[in-house]
Amino acid sequence: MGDTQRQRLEAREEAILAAATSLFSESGVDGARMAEIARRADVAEGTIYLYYKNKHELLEAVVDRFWRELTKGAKAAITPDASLSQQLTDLANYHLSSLIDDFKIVEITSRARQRHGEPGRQLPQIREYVRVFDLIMQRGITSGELEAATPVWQMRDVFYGTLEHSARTLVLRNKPFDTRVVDNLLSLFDGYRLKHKPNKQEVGSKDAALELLRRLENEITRW
Amino acid sequence: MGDTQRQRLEAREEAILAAATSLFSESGVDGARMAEIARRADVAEGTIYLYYKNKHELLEAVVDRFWRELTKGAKAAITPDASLSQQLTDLANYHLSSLIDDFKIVEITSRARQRHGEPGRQLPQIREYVRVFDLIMQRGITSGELEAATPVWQMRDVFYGTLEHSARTLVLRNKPFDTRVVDNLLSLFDGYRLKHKPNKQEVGSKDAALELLRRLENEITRW
DNA sequence: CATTAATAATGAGGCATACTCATTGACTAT
DNA sequence: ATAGTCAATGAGTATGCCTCATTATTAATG
Repeated sequence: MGDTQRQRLEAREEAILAAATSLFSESGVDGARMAEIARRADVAEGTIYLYYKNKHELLEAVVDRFWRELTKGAKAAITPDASLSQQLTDLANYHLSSLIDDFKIVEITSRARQRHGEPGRQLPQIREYVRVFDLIMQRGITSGELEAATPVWQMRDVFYGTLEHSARTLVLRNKPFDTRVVDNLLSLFDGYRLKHKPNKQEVGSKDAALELLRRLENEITRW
Repeated sequence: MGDTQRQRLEAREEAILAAATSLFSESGVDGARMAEIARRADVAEGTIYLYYKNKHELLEAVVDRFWRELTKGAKAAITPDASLSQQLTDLANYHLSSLIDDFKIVEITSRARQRHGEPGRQLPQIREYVRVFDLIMQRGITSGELEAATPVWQMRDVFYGTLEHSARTLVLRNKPFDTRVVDNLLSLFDGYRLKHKPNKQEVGSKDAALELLRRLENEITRW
């Protein structure tokens, strides 16, 4: 039947992807031989190229799936009804432990962004993943738990940046998951809880000059 | 004289390093051909291997030098007598703009950590670089500007993690240096600050303006 | 200055490996 | 049963890192 055939193809593709994932994790991208991936997936070397154009696209597929799965897991790890800080804590815990567990894949991710000399692209699945945070923050603003003026995109960089960097620090020093990282991060978000007064920048001549320079820079760097 | 000979060797080594740096930046590690590096350094391909054991060690040398220079620059960018928040602002500005300017090298850094399947090492020069932050924080605690209980190593991850992630976000979206990133980051540190905040923005604006001017000059002279 | 020794540089060739493609095999439809 | 289509194979090719026998350059010595 056509269905069985289609399933066989998908199973093969999946086998290749799984083989690549495990080998990349073990040996890194450069250490992984296509021949070995083929062996693990129980196909001929040439067969891989029926499913993926080259090693780099295979890498992209591995990374892409990893982040897609992570997104699923993250969504499952939070409960939309819980308090804002609870949701953030859940997401942070999930994120940090995932990064530590699959550190190798995370490191490899930057590799997938670099398409041979071309400027790095954003991987769509990572964009999607990052939205989970935005969603939580958005709900926080809507529910009034957060100040409306909270700079969400900047806090997003703080959130993911800190966790990624912390994960790297922990792993490279052979240390395990550490709750204090999450605790500390969350405490930093307290500043944007409701009733917080953001330090308003006074509108002086210096700031105006700065703003002018900033705009000028925008123009120039844009060409 | 022996001295001239030694200088010639060092000049060659430097030429190779410079050629590698520029080509890695342009084409990425995989896109860079050893033959092209040799051509740019005006040496034969084999000569490279008299100075660097293989491509990976050459990459390491490039990355190593980058962070060493960055450390020098960071130390030069801060004035130990300034207030804590001023020093952090200066370091953050310097760090963020450097990451943006040399984004390619920064991305490549993770590559240098990965020695063919072996667990990633910490690069000594990055450790050194990271100490600049620790030093500032330490002085802040000593001077009483910071709470003694401040979790320095966690804040370090927040600091560098946020800036690195922000730089990536900005670059991948073709956006220029954005002061708000630094402002926001610094405001998060307020939680650990002891009551008095010594005259924050006055001096900061001047230095920030200088920094922007420097970047503008860079952009202009580059084209 | 001539000669020898030591060191540096060269680039053609070796070799590993990602990738191709002519051939073979498996499945489907009539 | 037969032809036609699509999938799989793996030996062969191309590419690019690296080696090493050879050549060039510098230093040492008398």
